[in-house]
Amino acid sequence: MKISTKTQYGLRALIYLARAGKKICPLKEISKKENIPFDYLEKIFSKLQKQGIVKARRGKNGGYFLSCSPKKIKIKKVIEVLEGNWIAVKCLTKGNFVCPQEKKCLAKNFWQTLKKSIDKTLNKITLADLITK
Amino acid sequence: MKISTKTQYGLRALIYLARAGKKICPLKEISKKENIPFDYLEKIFSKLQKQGIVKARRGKNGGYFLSCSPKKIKIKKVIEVLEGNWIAVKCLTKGNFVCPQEKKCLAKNFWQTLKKSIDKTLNKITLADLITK
DNA sequence: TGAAAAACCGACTAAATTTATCGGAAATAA
DNA sequence: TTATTTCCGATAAATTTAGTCGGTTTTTCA
Repeated sequence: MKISTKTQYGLRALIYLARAGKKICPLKEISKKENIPFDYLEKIFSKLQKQGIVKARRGKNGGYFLSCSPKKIKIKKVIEVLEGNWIAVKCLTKGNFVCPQEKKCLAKNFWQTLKKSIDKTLNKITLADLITK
Repeated sequence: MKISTKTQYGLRALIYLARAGKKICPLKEISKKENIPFDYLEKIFSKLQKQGIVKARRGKNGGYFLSCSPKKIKIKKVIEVLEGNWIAVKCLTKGNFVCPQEKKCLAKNFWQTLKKSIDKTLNKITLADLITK
């Protein structure tokens, strides 16, 4: 149960954007300031954009900016987008995976409980919360 | 943030043991019933034993059994043992890793909060809880 | 006492995933 | 029309996870 480097990079970059306010930030700047490999950051932002968390403006003086107020961006969504299948246990996520136990699986119940608990925590936290503390 | 197969296997095996009560179970049996590769299960139990969660008896009619009552076995410990560095974010765990931000890192604060929240949940749950629901 | 069954151990391989890089195309402001 | 930037797909490198194998030691029981 690790948080991937990708997610850590992504969150830091979003915090950076949030603190920049309405200013458009090119990746070059974020990469430099946050010490994140530029090419990798591009990929991360590609995902963030597709999922509607950030928007881009191309060309000179272009860059990225948050698609809406930090107050409206839940950390849960950020993690889901970057981390992929969140709190992933095969029996909870894999579409076609058939657990031999299935019906009587006590472990599955537990993972569900844990997932709910974590989701509850994450649903309460927004990007705005992170930058005001 | 995935739960590794190893942890999933391990938890299922422990639940199996807990349900078996005081009976000693050979891995061959657990492997068969829970559909877990025998050789891999051996490795998992090696860890569980070293961390004091299970005990073994060698030789014919030998096998593994819980080191104490399921009520006393916290799931938090099980996950920590099997999953390795739990809720791992480099800046929280890597001994010699130096985060460029360090002092002003807002992301780090968040990961700490999240970790605390999850730990709180896990600390409340024991093996016994899993098998009585 | 000897055979069978089990844990124990370390080295190794295979597979999967994550992280990172690269080369170029399209868009846009100045 | 040039510099800067996002955008895109392919691929390579690194790391981690999962699984396998061969053999040793211990113990029970017939």
